[in-house]
Amino acid sequence: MRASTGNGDQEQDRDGGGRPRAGRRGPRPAGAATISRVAEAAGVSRATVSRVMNGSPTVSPELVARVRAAAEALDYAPSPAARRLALGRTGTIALIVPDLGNPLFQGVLRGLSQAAGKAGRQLLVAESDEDPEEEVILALEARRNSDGLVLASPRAPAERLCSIGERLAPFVLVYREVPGLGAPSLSIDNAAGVRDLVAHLTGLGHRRLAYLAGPPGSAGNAERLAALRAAAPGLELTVLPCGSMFDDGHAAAPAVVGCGASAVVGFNDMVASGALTGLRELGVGVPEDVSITGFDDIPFARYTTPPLTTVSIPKSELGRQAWERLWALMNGESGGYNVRYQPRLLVRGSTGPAPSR
Amino acid sequence: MRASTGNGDQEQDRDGGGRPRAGRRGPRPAGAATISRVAEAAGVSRATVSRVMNGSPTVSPELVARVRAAAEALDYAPSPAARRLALGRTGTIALIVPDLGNPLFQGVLRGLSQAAGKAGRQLLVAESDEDPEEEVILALEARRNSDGLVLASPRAPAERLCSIGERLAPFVLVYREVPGLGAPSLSIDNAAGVRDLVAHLTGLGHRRLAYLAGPPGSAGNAERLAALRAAAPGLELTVLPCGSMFDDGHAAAPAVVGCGASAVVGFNDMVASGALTGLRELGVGVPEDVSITGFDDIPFARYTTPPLTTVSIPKSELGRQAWERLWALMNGESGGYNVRYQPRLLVRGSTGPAPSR
DNA sequence: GTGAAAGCGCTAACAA
DNA sequence: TTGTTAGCGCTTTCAC
Repeated sequence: MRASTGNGDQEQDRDGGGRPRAGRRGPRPAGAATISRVAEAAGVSRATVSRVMNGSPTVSPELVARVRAAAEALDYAPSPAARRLALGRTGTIALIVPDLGNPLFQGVLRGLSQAAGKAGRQLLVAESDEDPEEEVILALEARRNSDGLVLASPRAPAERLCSIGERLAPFVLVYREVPGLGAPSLSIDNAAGVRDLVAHLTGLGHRRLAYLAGPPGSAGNAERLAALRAAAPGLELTVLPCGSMFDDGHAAAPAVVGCGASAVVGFNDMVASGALTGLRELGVGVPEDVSITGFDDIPFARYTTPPLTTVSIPKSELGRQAWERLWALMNGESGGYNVRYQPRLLVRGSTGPAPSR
Repeated sequence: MRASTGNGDQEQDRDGGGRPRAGRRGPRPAGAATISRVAEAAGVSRATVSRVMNGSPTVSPELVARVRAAAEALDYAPSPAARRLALGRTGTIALIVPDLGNPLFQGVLRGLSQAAGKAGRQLLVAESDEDPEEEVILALEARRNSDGLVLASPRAPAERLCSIGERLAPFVLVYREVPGLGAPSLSIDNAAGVRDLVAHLTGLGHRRLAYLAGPPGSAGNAERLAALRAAAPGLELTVLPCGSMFDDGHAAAPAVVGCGASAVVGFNDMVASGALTGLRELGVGVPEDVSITGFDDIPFARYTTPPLTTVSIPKSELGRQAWERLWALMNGESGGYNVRYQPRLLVRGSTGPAPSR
């Protein structure tokens, strides 16, 4: 009893009377041509128009031409909303991150955006402002408006993630690995990075290290710290609470001086740069008096003075790869293996021989 | 021209091989409860369920309770796709930028994301990779999947923008003003920023300036350069082709030395930082031998050595404000006035008295 | 090859 | 207050 849709109604209010309501009153975007109108104009059924618009090969060339012409003339494009509903597919994927200001996530965003864009998919982005529970909520919400998602949630409890894993699928996790979660994860081998850093530092004769710790609860921070402890059995290690931003590192400079370390391992490049600046302001020579290392290799790291020794991680590669995985998942393939990217040590000017003393 | 918006494309798999198409087979997400099921379970009509889910006050408390319970039990949430179609509204806004790696656009992204998020709207993001025509295409496409958009398109020809203005509405333009385009724009008073910079520099005795030019075609670059020419009638100005990235600035260092300027005005903070580093590597003292200024005040500018003198522009404020404007537009209000934010001069260590010579 | 018709899941005008 | 009904615009069997 529904049958032929709004075709039958001969509209009375074409262009004449009421002014076009500015606000989105009715569902009708006013000017948009519909498949019905095109069908009418081309003298074919809606089904045929649909077939033509979707490039079905089973339409006679003649009709294809007629439909194309009509569509062109009416400036017609199929309604994405209607397709979503009919197809049960959105053509969109989503990315959830704690903080869009963080170069780490910016890298993923770029890689993902480019890869998904190339595949003709749109990208929905949301930021939790570092609130793990918010990440969960956003992820759930975003997932309902997309076909799959990429989740960066370094702080959310593993159980919480597992509890919603089903509802999130298909999805891939980045910068983190959660055993038991049914999703592929792309992460960084933080321990390997730290080991490289420590080897470099000890090779230079450093024995007293300070670690500028990242945010408590951050999975990355925990791994880096643990690796540092493990990798440095013969070393004296001071852990300084710090954070993840420039200012945190900057503020930690006095504490660094106070603890007497000859080398500082920053949680990331931002705290390391901040500390570097702070130290120099305090008259401490880098690397003559104190060596400093970062982590991540943000674009800026090359341009500090001296340039920052750090380990490089493939930020946008994570984004690209996340797309590949997601794509596979969306096609019903298995998620493949988890991968841990091995960071690469980048020795630059901020590290040097330990001061002999 | 348009007509077959990407639909035809959507079918040919861009992945080669005859892999299964992404997305669920049937429209049925398998497990999802529908409004009908809830209605049935609660023993009411679908309309009532709809009313309850939308918080209509005209439903008896008793029914509200029954519906709520049923919805809860079935783990029901209304289908966003169906609502889009029925409502003619997406609950989403879109942002188009040339480059997600640029701090300028990252700032807008953050501000917009937060503001829109707070209002319960989702955010679609796309990047044109600096291709102006691509921006136009992405904008058109994104707009069809959203209720409004924010466009950053510093290089697209004004006429091109005007030609699609109607189809983009409601939208707001950032970092640029296009007369005749029917959209509010939020931009930066580049001339004022440059004037402040020049005043600062001439006050320090500089008479020979070099300008590290941004990308040709960039509206911002054109304005800054013009302002520089205008503001410096008595000065000797050398324009050095450069770019917008760290490396561009870095590469320009030798040319800076070659031209004999005592002060360098960078198109933005990135080229300025790059040049700063390059100059110091060349043994040039900053600011003793050469002063350097940037533009934008990216987070990093405070942490160069010496810290960069620059002018600050309200990047995320632009994003927040863009949301406000868009919101007003979407409610049928007028776009309000265009605004030009006045940059604020930030004098830091990279500028000093001109070397007496 | 082409069209008729039955949805996709929800909202809203109109009755009752 | 609540239900009935007619769409929103597209896709997709299923006959012809």
